[in-house]
Amino acid sequence: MPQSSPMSVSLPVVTRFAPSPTGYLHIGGARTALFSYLYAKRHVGKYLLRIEDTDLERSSEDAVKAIFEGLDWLGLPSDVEPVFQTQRFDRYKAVIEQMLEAGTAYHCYCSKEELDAMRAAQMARKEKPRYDGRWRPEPGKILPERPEGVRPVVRFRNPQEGEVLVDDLIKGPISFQNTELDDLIIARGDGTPTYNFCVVVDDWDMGISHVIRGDDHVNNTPRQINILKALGAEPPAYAHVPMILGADGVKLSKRHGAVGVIEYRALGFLPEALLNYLVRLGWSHGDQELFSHAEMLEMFDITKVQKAPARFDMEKAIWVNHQYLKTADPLHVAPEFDWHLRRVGVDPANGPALAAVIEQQRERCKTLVEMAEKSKFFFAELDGYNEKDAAKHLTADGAALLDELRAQLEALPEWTAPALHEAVNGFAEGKGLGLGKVAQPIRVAIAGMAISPPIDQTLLLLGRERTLARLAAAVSYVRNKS
RNA sequence: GCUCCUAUCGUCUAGAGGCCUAGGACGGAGCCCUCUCAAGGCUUAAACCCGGGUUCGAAUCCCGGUAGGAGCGCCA
Repeated sequence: MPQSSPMSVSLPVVTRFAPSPTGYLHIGGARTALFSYLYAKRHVGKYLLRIEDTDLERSSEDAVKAIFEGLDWLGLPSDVEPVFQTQRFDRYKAVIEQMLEAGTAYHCYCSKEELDAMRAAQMARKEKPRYDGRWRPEPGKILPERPEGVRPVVRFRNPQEGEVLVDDLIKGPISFQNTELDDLIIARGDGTPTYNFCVVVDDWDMGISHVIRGDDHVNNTPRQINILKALGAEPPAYAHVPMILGADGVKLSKRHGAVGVIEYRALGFLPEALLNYLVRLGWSHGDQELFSHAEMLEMFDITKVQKAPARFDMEKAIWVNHQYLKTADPLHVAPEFDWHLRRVGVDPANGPALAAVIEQQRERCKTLVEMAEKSKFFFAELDGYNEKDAAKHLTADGAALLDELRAQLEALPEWTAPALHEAVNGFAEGKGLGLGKVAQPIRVAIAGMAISPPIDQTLLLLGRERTLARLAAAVSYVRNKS
């Protein structure tokens, strides 16, 4: 039995998503967060959030906000208050003191220049650049003389023998020789702790059972395990998820277009759809493409995540979005649609009920941007006709038809779907014309373009007043033209 | 350079030695349906990186190439 049954996991499962606030929430980060969330929920555990803001230079309040905004939009909130590393400096300091006392860490007085020179020399010799341990205390070893006025860094005393075995949930067993690892800095000259150290202390303190993170961290893992062991802590399980590449197979970056999660909102995605695309990127459950939230929770299995990086395919993401648009409750979609209508400068209150519009448009719109664009005419006056469509359908003949039809519609006792259907179809039949010959001029007249939901539905949604006015306007448009 | 990781249609993937004549999905092509745009239905092209083993049998296991990626900071 794999780890599929929640019951088979004995320890309480606690996962975390730990972004550093140096920018927006990246699409790759979002997927990592999703995997962490699903894994925790799946095993009746907790999913926590930690903000890794120890780099005061690069971290910003805005970035923290942007990350929360992205997570919020996706619906992946933390189970408890997020932890900020900057608020834990006292704790880190205490642990460092403790390690110094225990001899698992030591002071190093090398200057940055000295270190740079060391690295350069090693590179020149085609060696892996690493600290040579010149300040590492050993029994009987005589340390260099302490230079004046240098504030020492603290280094972790990494074991020099043996190997570290990481049994990665995704990648499988990976082993590292301790001889490959050097004594990394855990506290800077100014006393502030560094990343690898903070992660270790936090994961330990937060009781993290499963570290799910980007696979750019695999090489950090043995170091972190060694520190954990030096602290007497039990290392968690690890799952390193491969990154997401752009369509060209190169690491996703700004030049690929949207990389920030929140940009997908602007692109017209539903958060559930983006989540669905993301969960299927690098993971699968047989041939299934669409997963409800409940299904994700039930079926997601971290051990079945692909080992190789995956490319982000916008076409497929849009297809998934369309599937959601087509099947979601229109009332649920309405608020997002409202947001998009406002974005294109339209007042959503000045027209038919949003849910009704959604219901009619969703089959032909893959994104909410498209839907807003194609639905503008329901909420705002036309700002002209599509040139090609007008040339084709708003002809003298067309105008004559529209004029006549307008009179008939005006006389309709009730503005309902069956009545409208009957009116338009009957009109076309009476003229001995195919429905298209009549419907297309109407479309251009009332929607400004030759694209709209079924003509009776369009008329219904647009309403009597607007329909009659636009029909009349189209007729005079044609007559004035000639 | 060193360490670590990876490799199935264009893309996301199924595949745990015989069920593979390699399946599904997106995208592509074609046909049908049709008041527009779509949606839908049907059909179709398209892949196991290369080379050695192991085995009666390998996309699946092993080794070696090759190609890609990640890491090697007083960044995270």
